[in-house]
Amino acid sequence: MSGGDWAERAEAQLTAAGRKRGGARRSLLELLGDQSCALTAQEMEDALRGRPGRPVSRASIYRILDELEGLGLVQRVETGQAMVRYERHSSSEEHHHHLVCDKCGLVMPFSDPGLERAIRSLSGRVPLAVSEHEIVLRGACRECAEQAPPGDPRDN
Amino acid sequence: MSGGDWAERAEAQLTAAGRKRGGARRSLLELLGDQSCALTAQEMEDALRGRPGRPVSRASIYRILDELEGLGLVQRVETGQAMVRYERHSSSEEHHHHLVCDKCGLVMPFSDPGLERAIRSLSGRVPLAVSEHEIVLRGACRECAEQAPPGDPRDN
DNA sequence: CTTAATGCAAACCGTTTGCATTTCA
DNA sequence: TGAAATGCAAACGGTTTGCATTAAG
Repeated sequence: MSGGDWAERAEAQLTAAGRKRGGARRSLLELLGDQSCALTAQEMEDALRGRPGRPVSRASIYRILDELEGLGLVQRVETGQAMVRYERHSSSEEHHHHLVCDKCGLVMPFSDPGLERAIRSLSGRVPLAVSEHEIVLRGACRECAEQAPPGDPRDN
Repeated sequence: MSGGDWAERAEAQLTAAGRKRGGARRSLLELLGDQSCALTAQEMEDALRGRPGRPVSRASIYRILDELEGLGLVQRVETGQAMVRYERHSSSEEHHHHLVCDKCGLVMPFSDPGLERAIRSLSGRVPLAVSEHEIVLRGACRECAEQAPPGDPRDN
């Protein structure tokens, strides 16, 4: 599913839910559709200010995200940083998780079939009807790892 | 490693780091040592108010947690709820992850060797020097699943 | 005595909300 | 024309910080 497809589907689902088409929302959908990984509300606001579409106020960004989350069109990503991130909800083929660099804050997507398999098998054995899962690996990204090589004190 | 052992080790490590022994901190260490899963600062404050030790102010709780996190003695747990949780950093045998009920907010620990294996193997294949990982499964706990059986609209 | 630890209250800051205005169907 | 969408600014609430006080070594 491409980002454009996602944005279209989102529009359709919103219309089906009886919502009107607002310009702010269209801009945000377009932005979200283009991303390969999660953004913060702040990053969205900044990105929309320097874009063909139109700037969107912070309040609207949060409101729209909340709405989209309720419809299952976006998902929250908790990276352990100050701000919550959001990304479009992926089809299972595109489903990914996140790598977070503790030093510079870089967030990267990754995916692994073995991990998904482990999660699926696990889901049947826990006292919870699992509807989603989130995995975050933390550490040092390539660039930061070079600057502070392993074996460093306080490496932990 | 029992909770008591952990609290002792934590005291020792703090002393080694040149810190003095404060009553608030001792109370909090004792509380954290007793827990089997992550607590919020709020929960800690409440628990300490009704305990043999002594009440501890919110500010001190946050300061102490921050200190302990820096020393690798506790770890943050992001459950996607409003507040961050903290729990003592587990030895690898006790290492666990979390199940979170979206309906009632219940947080439960779980662990799975297969999952850990998948993460370990994965760690060598991503562009990040992985130092830790966090896994959260979300869904409906037994009790909540009964009240709103599967197949419910908006189940997603 | 010197420095860390603690409590209180104020400050912070990401997020949410109230309200007046604009836009869509 | 009526409901939804939007922006602005104020309110919220978990967390952090400044500062005066207390306590450990």
